[in-house]
Amino acid sequence: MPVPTDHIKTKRKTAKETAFNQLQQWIIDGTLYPGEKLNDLELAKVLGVSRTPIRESLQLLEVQGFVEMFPGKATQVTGIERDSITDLLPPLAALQALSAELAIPRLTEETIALLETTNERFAIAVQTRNYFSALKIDEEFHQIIVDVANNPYILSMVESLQAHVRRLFFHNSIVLTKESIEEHNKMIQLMKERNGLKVSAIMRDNWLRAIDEFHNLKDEK
Amino acid sequence: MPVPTDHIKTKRKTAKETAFNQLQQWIIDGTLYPGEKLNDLELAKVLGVSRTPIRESLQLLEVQGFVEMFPGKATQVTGIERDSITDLLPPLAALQALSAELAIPRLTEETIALLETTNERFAIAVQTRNYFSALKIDEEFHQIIVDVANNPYILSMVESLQAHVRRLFFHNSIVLTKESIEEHNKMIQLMKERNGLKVSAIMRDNWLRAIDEFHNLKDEK
DNA sequence: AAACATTTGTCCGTATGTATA
DNA sequence: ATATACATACGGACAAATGTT
Repeated sequence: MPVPTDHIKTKRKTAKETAFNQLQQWIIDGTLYPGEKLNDLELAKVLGVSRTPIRESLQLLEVQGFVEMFPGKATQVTGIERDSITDLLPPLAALQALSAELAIPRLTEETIALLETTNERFAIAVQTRNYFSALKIDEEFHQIIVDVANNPYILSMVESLQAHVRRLFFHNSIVLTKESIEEHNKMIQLMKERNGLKVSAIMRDNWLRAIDEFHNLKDEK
Repeated sequence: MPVPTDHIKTKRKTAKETAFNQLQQWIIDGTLYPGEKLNDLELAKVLGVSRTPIRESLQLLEVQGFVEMFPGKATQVTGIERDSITDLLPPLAALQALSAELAIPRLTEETIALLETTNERFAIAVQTRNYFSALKIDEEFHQIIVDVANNPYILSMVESLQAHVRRLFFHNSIVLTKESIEEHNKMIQLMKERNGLKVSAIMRDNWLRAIDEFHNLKDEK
């Protein structure tokens, strides 16, 4: 019996890619905390690679806004201000709203069905209080729409902003609520009706509401 | 008489930065043409540095969408589709419109005066058919608004998208018209009235109009 | 099919500049 | 202020992978 070889054309996994993913993950989940100073030699040892792929990864993370580099001086994880979320969500809301509009004429039956089942999974996660799971499914939901919109510029910007949202979630600056479930359903309904303007408006509100909810949460404390 | 030393705290200029700026400029102005294969050793020789800063620059340019890297295979300048502009302008319009909204409560007399003089310079450039100059002043105009909006996420995304706009201009995919002058004036007036919704709408139209104009231009040929 | 040439990815040493005593 | 220690930026060599003859 022949060894079953991988028939999927698997993209070569470089050390840089591995390092980048790991470092980004660590910054997002808080393993590397805001403001922490990053020593490339140390990181290289931990990840079992040399300093080069580490340096390259850090530079990419800088463009994404996860680290801050002071040439010749130091490299550190970017801080999280109390209201980073106030800066982060408006542009994300605007781009997601635009995506919904652009997606309208490209929607198929299959896509709408996928949105429906995804929102059902989202509902279950929220109701059973699996908030991290809910966050990821919520991302999936919005990702479907962005993918259908089929705009490479939007795609890469949203991807980066979403990563920041995940980070804020881990730092307890994001809360997910039941209201999203119903809003998602409204969006699906409006998409069926091909009502781009309204779906865009609801999409925006869906994201901006999270700002208020965070501020309410703070005030309760 | 003592040698007049530079009192401005000039940020250290790294080889990577220099290389990055030069390469980006070359891609924007067409010196490096769409689809061209990039050999880092060759570029290193031309710029008089080693491969390291070149490679790092290319990776940053990849994130910005100016080059495409195929790990282990090749690196090349991204292509320009006939309708790249159709993908590029909608997200830029959305972010600029958002910027205008966010800027409203932060506007000062000085800022508005600056917008007015900038638009006057823009008008002169357009009327004397100095189109490249007009493009740069137009950028200044919008940059003022983005700066006042004071949102780091928007700032970096707009900066990158603007660079792509410049590139399309060099490849004759962008045209500037007199209509922008009057639209800018309208925006200034609405900002004085603190009318965020309307200024946002006009800002969007101002950018999206360029898509139609490009398509009209094509049809005339 | 195999050896070659080319190009890319990685490693590590060194020099330059920065912070601290 | 000077010297010391240290982190970073860059260079050049080696290794691995690609595609070419």
